[in-house]
Amino acid sequence: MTLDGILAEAFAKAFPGIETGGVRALPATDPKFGDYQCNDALRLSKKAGMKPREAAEKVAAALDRAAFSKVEVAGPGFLNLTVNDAWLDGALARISASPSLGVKQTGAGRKVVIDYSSPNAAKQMHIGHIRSTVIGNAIDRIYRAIGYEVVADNHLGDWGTQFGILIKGYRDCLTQEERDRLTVATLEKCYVLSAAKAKEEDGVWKDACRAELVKLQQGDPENLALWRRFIDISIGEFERMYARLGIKFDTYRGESYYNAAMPGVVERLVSAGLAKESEGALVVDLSSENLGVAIVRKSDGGYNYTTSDLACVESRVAEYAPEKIIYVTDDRQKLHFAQFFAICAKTGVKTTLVHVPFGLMSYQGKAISTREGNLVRLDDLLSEARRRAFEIVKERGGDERLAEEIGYGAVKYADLSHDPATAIDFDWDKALALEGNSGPYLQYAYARVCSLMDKAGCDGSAPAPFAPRTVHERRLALALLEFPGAVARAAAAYKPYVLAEWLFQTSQAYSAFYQNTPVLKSEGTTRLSRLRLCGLFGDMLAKGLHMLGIETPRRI
RNA sequence: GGGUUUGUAGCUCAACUGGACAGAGCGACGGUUUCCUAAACCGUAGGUUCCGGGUUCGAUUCCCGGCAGACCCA
Repeated sequence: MTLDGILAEAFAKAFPGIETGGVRALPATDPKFGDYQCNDALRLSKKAGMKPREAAEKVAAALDRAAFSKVEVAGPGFLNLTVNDAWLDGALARISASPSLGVKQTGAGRKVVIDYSSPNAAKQMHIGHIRSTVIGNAIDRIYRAIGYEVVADNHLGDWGTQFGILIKGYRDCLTQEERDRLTVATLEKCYVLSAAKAKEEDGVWKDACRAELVKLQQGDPENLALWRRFIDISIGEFERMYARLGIKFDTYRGESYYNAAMPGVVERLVSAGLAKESEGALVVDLSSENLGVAIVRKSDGGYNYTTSDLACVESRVAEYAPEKIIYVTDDRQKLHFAQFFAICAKTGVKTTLVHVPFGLMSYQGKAISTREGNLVRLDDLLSEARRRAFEIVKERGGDERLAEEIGYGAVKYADLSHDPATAIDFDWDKALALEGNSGPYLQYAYARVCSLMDKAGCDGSAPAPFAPRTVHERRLALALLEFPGAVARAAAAYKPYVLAEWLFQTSQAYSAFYQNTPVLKSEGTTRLSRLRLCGLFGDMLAKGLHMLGIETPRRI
């Protein structure tokens, strides 16, 4: 039985008839307290009408001691638990025998759509795109790991006024050669030139841009073909980035995919009495929910994000019937999503909608933009990451491929290793850290395990019983048992950093163990059981890193 | 002006949603390679958890009022 189960029984016996609301054994905050602690007697003492300490004593008395070598009540009413060898050995054997290494397959037979990365077409990806891309992909991988069927959709910004500017610019700002060998970089330049001319006093250029846009919207074949070409070139370039990052989307459905459905969406909002005219626009009044009003059709008859997101959600529900749709975007869009979700609640959309916001990335203290001239291209960041990693890797005979695995791992880990709620200012040295709490630290720990296994001539699954007996072995063993919980918490909260933190702490426990405990030089069953512990750690580390999208080279 | 959000070591961040003496990494200082990969390990220094109240056995966490930054909406 699990420790939580044993505790639940003891609480039921000690406080019959009292709703406990789930009692848990948490890892002890300090090893001197034991292996686990339970704080729930404190929480429930009031309900039971007794002093906290007394309540804890009562639970301790009711506790089945078979799993423990020591149980004590401490402080105001903490229950400190030390598990015995038999329990620990058995728990390790069970988790190791599970194909998922104990990770609960709570998503089996269920489906989610995850919407992430979503760059604007005709622009190069820059460091500001890292967060949605990397965090979204980690959530994607974690959900797959807990058994969900995931549809990863890239909701490209592929429609809007910028295409009028682009088409005009393409025709009149580019050389024939540039038009023939069109790249995203060229498109970006073309946009900047054309947009600048659109600001001229006489307004001639601006009107021409608008005319091109109208033609595009009305389905003019030439403009439509140009637009299609811009999109294809953009996706080609994005996929080059995603390939570098090991990311694969199931679909690339941009805003344009939902164009045809938007009038219907608005009609239904009107006939349901949700949308009303206001100053020429159609709006949904959400002021009773303190969310202001959401425009669903502008006064010029155009649609906006809210409309296209509503069309998008309808389409996804109809096609996939997902349990949830998860949107990973920066937190400037919080209000937009709150409004959009509120409208979905009113129209009875049959899925759970989740917004996973993160703080915007700035660079040198300023918002990232072409105008500020502080735009660091993602391509350049990755190349710099590879270059820095190669400087170190080459001393040990590593190649470019290894430098990529390490450099890109460092970039990803830098963003995945902490709660993304706060805005961050991009810093080369922080993004590319190779030591301490970093991607390479974890990869290094993995390479050392692999090396150990190779030298031992076994893969760690040799049928030797687990028997962690030294302090360092025990600490590592206890940390390993927390793997499934870390994955579950990361998934439930949409926070990959919870998993990243487990990986780091567990790797620290491994490093300390490795430094102080001979493995290959130990003998007999001790050697075998230590190898098995190392093997389990290696398997979990690889699985966890995979969930974060970080490569696991066997040699560094 | 309204709203959201953040404030913890010099810097970057944790603290499992109210629990024990607030922990890691970087940086600083000192130590550990005849020994399984030193991208590692061990140790030292560093804190009024922005400020002031409140709630209770107990607050970095919850509530109220300020201050500061970031963003969103008029």
